[in-house]
This record gives sequence, C-alpha cells and structure tokens, in this order.
Amino acid sequence: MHPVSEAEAMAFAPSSASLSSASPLPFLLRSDSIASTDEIKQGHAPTASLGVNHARSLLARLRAGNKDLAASTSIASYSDSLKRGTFPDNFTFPPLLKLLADAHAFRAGVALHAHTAKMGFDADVYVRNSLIRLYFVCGEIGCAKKLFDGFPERDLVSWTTMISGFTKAGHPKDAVKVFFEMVDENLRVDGMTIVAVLSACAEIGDLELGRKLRRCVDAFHLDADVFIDNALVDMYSKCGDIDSAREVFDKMPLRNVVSWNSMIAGLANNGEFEMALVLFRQMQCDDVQPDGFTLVPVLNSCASLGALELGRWVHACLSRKGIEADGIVGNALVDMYAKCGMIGPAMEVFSSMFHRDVYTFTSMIVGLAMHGRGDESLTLFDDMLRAGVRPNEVTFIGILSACSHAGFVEIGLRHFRSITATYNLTAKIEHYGCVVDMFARAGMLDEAQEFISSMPIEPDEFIWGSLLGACKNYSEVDIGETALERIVELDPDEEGAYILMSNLYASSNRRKDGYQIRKTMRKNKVRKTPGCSLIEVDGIIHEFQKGDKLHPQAQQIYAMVDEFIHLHRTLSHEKSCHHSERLAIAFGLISTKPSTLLRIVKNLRVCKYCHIAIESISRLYNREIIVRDRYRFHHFKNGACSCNGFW
DNA sequence: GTAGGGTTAG
Repeated sequence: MHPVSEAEAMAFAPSSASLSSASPLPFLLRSDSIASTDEIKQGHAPTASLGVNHARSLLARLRAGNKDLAASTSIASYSDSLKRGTFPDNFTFPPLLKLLADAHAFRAGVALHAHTAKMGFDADVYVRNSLIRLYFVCGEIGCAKKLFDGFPERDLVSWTTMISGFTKAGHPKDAVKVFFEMVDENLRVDGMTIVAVLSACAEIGDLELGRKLRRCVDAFHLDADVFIDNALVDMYSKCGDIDSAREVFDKMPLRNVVSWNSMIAGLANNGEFEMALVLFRQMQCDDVQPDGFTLVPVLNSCASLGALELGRWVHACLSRKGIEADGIVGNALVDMYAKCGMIGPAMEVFSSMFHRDVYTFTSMIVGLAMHGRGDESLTLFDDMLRAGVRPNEVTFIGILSACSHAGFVEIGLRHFRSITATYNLTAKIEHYGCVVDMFARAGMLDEAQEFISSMPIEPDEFIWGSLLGACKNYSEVDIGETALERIVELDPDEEGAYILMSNLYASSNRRKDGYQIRKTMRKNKVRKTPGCSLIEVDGIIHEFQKGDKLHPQAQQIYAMVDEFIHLHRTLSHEKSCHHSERLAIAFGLISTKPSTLLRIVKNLRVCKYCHIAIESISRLYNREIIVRDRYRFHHFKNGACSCNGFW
C-alpha cells in the first residue's frame, strides 16, 4: 500500500478559488464529518464535502481493486481539472457516478452528489438517475427513494432504475409495486423495464406475473432480444417451471454465455442434474466458453451425482482459465469433493482458499460428519469460530450429526442449546431430529421419547423414524409400535417405517406380527421408492435399479453378482440379492483396472445384508469402495467400513 | 457525447 500524500487526500477538495464563482459556499476540508444520509432522505442535497481522513481511507480502499482503481483515477483527474479551473458540465457526472457506484464508494458518492448540487446539475435527469443507482448500490435505499420521489422530471430510466434497484437490494416486492405504479400512470415500458420486472418476479417466485410479462413480450415482439430471453429463462427456472424455461431457451435465435449459464443453473436448481451436465457438454460443442457462473452449477450437479471425474475436469478447467478457486467457486469445489467422498482433496482446496465464509466451513464440517469423522468435524467448527465466522443453521446440522455419529451426547446437547442461546438462530425440525437421532443411536430411548414430547414443534415422520430405527437396533417393540403409529398418521406411504417395524418384530421373535405388517403394506399399496445406484466409469455415469437388466453388459454384471454370493456364502448364508448397489459394484469391478477405487451413489440407505456383503467384497477383491447413501458415506476398505456399523 | 438490463454455493 502506498502512503497517501496530502495532495492526494486533497483531491476531493477543489480549491475554493475555482469554485467561488460557481457557488456561494466554498468547498473546504472543513472537518472529518461527512454529510449525513438524513440530509438526503429529507430531500436535501448533502452540504459537507469529504474530510481529510475519509479521503485518505477512501483512496487507500480505492487502490485495492480494478473497479476501485478506475474510480479513483477518474475522480483524481476530475479534481485535477477543477483545480486547473475547468468546470464540469452535466455530461461530467454520470460516468463518474457510475464508476463510484461500481466501486461501492459511498462516501465519495455523497461528496460528488454535493458537487452536483453546488454546481446546479443535480436536477439533470441523467445525473439524478445516476445518483439513484449509486444510492441503491450502496444500500441507501431511503436516499434513492427520496431522490426519485422528489423528482418531477423522472423518466423511463428513473423508473427502471428503481425497479432493478429494489430487486438487487433484496426488496423484489417493492420493485413490483413500483412497476404497477408505473403501469397505473400509463407510462411507456420498454424491454429493459421488462427485464427488471422479470428479475423481481424470479426473486419472488411469482409465476403468474411472470407469465403475464411473457405475453407482454410476445405482444410487443420483444422475444428476439437475448437479454429478455435470458431473463425469461431465469424467471421460469426460479419459479420452478423448468419446462417453460427450456422452451424459451430452445427457441432463442441467439444465445450468449449468460443464456447457457441461466439454463444450466436452472436445471441444477430444479434437481435435473444429469440434464444440466448434458447441456454443459452441448455448450462446449457450441464452442461457448464457460466461466465461473457456468462451473458452479456444474460442480453442484457433479456433487449430487457423485460425478468425480467430471468434477476433477472442471477443477482443471478452472485452473486453465485462470478462474480462482476461491469464494463461491472454491466453495462449490470443496462441496463437490466432499460429496464425492474425496475428503482429502476437499481439504486441500479448503486450505488453499483465502476467503473462507460460513459456506466453506459448513461444506467441510458436513462432509467430515458424513464420513464419520465426527471429532475432526468438531475441531473444524472451533477453527471456524476462531476465524470469526458465524455458524448458520446448516452448520449446526453438520455439528449435531457429527456428535450423533461419534456418540457425543453431552457435547451435542450443548451445541443444540447454543443454536438459540448463543447464536440467536432458529432451531428447526431438522435440528430436533438430529438430537432425537443422537439419543436414539446411543440407546437412550427414554431420553429420546422425553425429548420428543418436550419439543415446541410438532414432531414429523423423520423424528419418529429416527426413534423407530433405534428401536429396531435395540429391539424395543413397545416404543417402536408407538413410533410406527405416529408415522402412519403423518405419512401412510412411508414404506421404510413398515419394513423397519416388520424387521423389529422378526428380531423379537414376533414373526406373525411382521407378516401382518407386510400384509397391511400390500393392502394399502404402499409405494416403494425403487433403489437406484450410480457409478461413474470413464466420465460416464451408469445408473442401476434393483434387479434391472437394461445395461448392455447385464449378463457379465449378473455373473459377477453371482460370484459375490458364491464367495460370500463361505462366510454366511445369503439368498441371491440384486440390490442396485451390488449391480453398480459388479459393473465397477469388471470395467475398471484392479485396485481402482469404486464410488457408488445410492438414493436409499444401504441394507444391512448389502453392507456386510460390501465389507467382504472390499477384502476379497482388494478394492476400496465408497458408497454414499441417503444419509452418509460408507468407506469400505479391507473388510471394514468407516461407519462402524452406525448408519 | 452522459443514466437503467440477465447468471453463482450449504
């Protein structure tokens, strides 16, 4: 950092001589006080100029980045010309104000606002609109609103600036209100206004208004505009109407990188991860260069699908393009590696990052907890607090599940209490669920029941499910029956609960009751979510459903599965099982080199028998196998699993 | 000759 010279600090103070003829009040470095925003909110232009210390800190801050440099250079040359006696005109201010807005240089903005007022240009419509945007960007919504309200000559641009300003400031409902005021006044609306309102609709999720705007776009034949089409794609995606988004996207005569980004992000955010990746490949075929905005939803999709190879490719692509693996992109990378079972690489990216926020830490904390590394997860939480990063609700999901997994009941309870007591966050049903799970897994079934009855929130089927699961493990038929009753009341289609209960009966020598449960399931036509496992081989994701023979290599796969049973039978007696994870593992074994690590992603929990079988497979075939199920990772190696039987 | 537009994580 260069020292700031007095001359530079004076840059904001035009000499009184050069201004005396234009203004009765000379601009001087009067004090360190700056005009308060109250002045502006009350409808007055700021009167005080910038003080020495403020100018100094501003200049230091302006040196920090490119936008800031651009702003500081321009301001410097502006004040130089003032000192030379050249006077600004109405064309001088808009570009300067824009630079200051982009650099979020609020104090300098106020100072310049004062200049415009002193020189009589603050009623110029261009100057006024620039000031409105500046105040919005700096978070001074009250000032922006005052400038707009007290401005008789406001034009289309003023209105559009208000609409987009409110949306970007996180007040999309106010944006829509402004739009309707505009409509009520029968004012002209153009494409840019529509884009701004569509963006507000997207934030609110107001599909109805979005559709009306679409009709407006069609009526005025504005739909060949790439900005409008992009805004439509984004609006439809964020409102959950992904088909309409795709329809607009497919019909676009011209697409830019933002069009692809919006569509890929829309697919990923609507859970269409495979399609997001397909579109990403298509984008490359179209020779559109991806940027950070593209790669974040692509990484999220990789994370959800366990597509590590593509994820790694994206990582390499980032480095190649010189996109820094920091901030949001870094967070997405950490999350991708953690969700693909690669805690080591996740930690490497984590350590290399400069800006670690609550998302960075949370991804890592949740990742470690899901891998059964509860103590490391808790250590990282302490690191996070020491780094001055405040946890959020999701962080506590990770912390509580880490405690649950590691059997730290006391520590877990202390963290649970701190959610509200220390951090003033809301403990949600998921947090209560973690605590129930914590008691239940530790075999403290009475405490779990007591905790459930003391909850201020109505327990849901997941809470009762945790309890039932523990009843199964500890053969507690009575409590299990109560839990099942509650679950059936809340979600009669919950197949897992019936199966747990029937297994609980079976393990308690009450097979008859078990059959009864299965009969009820058939009678009630309880749907079964089909088990589905994914495995990525050579960058291609292969999907298997329980017992399906759709894969081109089905014959070899089933032969391999039979081999498992044959080998496995020497250890225990098992009937033939074609659960999806076995098919995926069999395919992995026959299509990769010996000792290649296999990674499976499954939509449901791994059953007890498959868990035992995979332990043996890892030893017999000398393979590390990482299975991500609905809840956590199972890292199988040499006949043992990282979950230690906790799942 | 100046001002206003779209996309990103747990």
